[in-house]
Amino acid sequence: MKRTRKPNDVTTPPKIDIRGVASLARVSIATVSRTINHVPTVDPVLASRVWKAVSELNYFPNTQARALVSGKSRLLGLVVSEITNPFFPELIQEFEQIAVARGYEILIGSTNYETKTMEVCARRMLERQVDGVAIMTFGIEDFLLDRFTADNIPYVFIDPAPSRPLNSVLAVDYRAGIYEGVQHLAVLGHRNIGFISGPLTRRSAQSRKAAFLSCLQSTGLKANPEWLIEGNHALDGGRDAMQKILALPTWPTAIICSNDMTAIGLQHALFEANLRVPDDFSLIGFDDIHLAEYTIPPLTTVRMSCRELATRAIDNLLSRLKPLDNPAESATKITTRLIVRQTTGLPRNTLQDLPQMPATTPRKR
Amino acid sequence: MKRTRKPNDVTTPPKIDIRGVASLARVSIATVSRTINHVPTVDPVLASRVWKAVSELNYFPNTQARALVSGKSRLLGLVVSEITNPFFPELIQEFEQIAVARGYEILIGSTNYETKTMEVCARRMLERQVDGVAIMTFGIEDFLLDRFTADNIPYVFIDPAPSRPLNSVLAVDYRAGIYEGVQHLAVLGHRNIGFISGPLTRRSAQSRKAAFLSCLQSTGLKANPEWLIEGNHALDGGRDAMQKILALPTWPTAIICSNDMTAIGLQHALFEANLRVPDDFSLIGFDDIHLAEYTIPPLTTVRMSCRELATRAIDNLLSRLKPLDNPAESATKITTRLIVRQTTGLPRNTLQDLPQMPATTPRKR
DNA sequence: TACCCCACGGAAAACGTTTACACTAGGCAT
DNA sequence: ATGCCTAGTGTAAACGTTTTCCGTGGGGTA
Repeated sequence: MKRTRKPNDVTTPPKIDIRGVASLARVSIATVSRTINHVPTVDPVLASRVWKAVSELNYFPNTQARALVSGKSRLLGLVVSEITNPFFPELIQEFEQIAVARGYEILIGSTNYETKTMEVCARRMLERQVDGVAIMTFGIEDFLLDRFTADNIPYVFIDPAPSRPLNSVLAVDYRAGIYEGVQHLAVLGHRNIGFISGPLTRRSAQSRKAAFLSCLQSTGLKANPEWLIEGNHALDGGRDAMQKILALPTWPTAIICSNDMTAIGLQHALFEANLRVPDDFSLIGFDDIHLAEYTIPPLTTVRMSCRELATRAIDNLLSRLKPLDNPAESATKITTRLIVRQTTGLPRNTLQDLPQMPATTPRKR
Repeated sequence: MKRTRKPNDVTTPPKIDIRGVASLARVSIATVSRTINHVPTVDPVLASRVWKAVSELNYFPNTQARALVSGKSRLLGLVVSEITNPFFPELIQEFEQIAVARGYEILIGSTNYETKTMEVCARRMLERQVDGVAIMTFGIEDFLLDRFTADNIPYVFIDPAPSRPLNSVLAVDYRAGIYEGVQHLAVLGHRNIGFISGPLTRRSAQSRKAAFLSCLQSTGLKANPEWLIEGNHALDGGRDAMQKILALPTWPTAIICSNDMTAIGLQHALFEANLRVPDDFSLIGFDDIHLAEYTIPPLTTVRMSCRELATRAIDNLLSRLKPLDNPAESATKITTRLIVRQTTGLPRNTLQDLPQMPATTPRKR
């Protein structure tokens, strides 16, 4: 025998493990394991002795050991672009609540839009043996996905990722919400509408932009390439984009942003330039983060439900974990819809007789 | 023999584990382990064979197994109050970057201010065998801390927690920053200053409030209990607090908030009430989240450095992990300082000749 | 009374690592 | 030539669980 369990060392307190519980309850470790895993065939007398010992010792099972032998970590990965963009914490919160309700915990990865960091995150997910991963960021490399496939770990993309199998992509209906936004502006009399996209290396940014252009067209409006600016989904990108527009010889009267942080950046730039929202510019955001209700003035925006996103992502993952259930392959899209607040109004220099602005939509999630 | 490693099953792909690498590299698993852990005594020839096999198989070690045997998870816990309050994601981001730089990963827990959730978080930290925990929220129960102690897991409180041993508390110098704020307002001519605290069940909220009162006194100003309102560190709490103040017969001319989200809530309430900042009310926040620079108008606030917080917390934890290093027990406090932007100005109905407001402080982190 | 079956508990293998210890060569000094 | 030391590798124990398989005892049936 090379190494032996150290003999009863009176100086160090005894380790609290399954063996300790077993000996205190005067049963075998197998019975302890069965009890705490709620296997129904345990004698109630022994079970109560076990529970007594568990609470007496304040015992928690070791997750590592448990995962090692069972091959299931009960951990779900969530990879997002940037944790400091308030949209993602909201998503994370929903994701966590739903995961916990389903008996899982979550491991968060934030890529900060860097490919390198993305790789580190994916690697971490792999190393920690997550049971599934939801990915809401751009630019994951194929070899990483292959490794997920090799380890039989299901993944789901939130946002289109066309090169992936269908069952691993959760489509968001960008068009519906943006169309409502364009219509809303058109009804108010806007004819010149700009769009601030996210970083165009990102597929979802491209989709939102494409959705905007398509909506514009079906509303019968013309796109002006000068008013299509690439942002970065963050405050500073929004501010910079607005400054670029203000430097242009002709301005749009309304601007749609591909996320709320960008819109808040625009609001700030307009404030700095002494221009007023919605009197000088109408603004529409995207996401409907909590903060959108509190900007000055409150932001009209397209709501995408974090809860729906999280639920669908987790259910997708979980359904693929247990092949017994029929995967059902529902191809429905995540819905989006316009929430009208106060950053949209009549276009500048217009005195047409137009319908009153509807009141602020009450927030209900 | 009860269970045997399944015989070469041609249908399932071979598991990629340390044994696979070992056999491909024609060495023992011990050599593989030593190689990937950079033990210096490995023959370079064998090592290169191992690395070749590793990259060929795209092998990642199993963290669970690794943690199980070594007893170290290389995981640091971080428990925060509420992930949707933007301050915390900023802290999380810093914490993660520093942890990664030190060779650790992080596990995030968000308590949502609920004792029950706090317990679940702590339990999770225990179960996942974190090597240390940083806690920035209120109301952790003693028995949980005892369990950390029993498992020899160091913990550190960010925020005063007087009943804990000194080396496990990172003190924040609330007074310094708030004092600057009060002075700043006093110089502008404000005599009537209100304060919106966090939930007073929280020790840190009490500290900030106590710091404010003490600063008021040393500036020679009187506190009005009607202007001391309890908020919830969130947007709606700020809005509600401001509405309470506006319902009062006499108003303060300036209000200090115990965090930025509260201040943004106040700004919103003032906007709704058609009052102007800083013309009608001066406002000061606390934390200096990224967003503070982008509010309308940009928020004057007390900066607390997330990076400093994170660095100190992690170094504290890590120093206690290796008892060889002298713990050094540095009792310095986390510094805070005022960042003057545009929500502070002369008090209402005042036409004294006072110094110009300084320009916006450029943001540098 | 004899037999069988069922319910339940315990012993022990297995999960994928790290690491203590044993062992083998080879180099060097005597 | 012999002995000793060192460098480097391999074997196997150990980590704390889950889970399989077997044994035992009790109750029901013929």
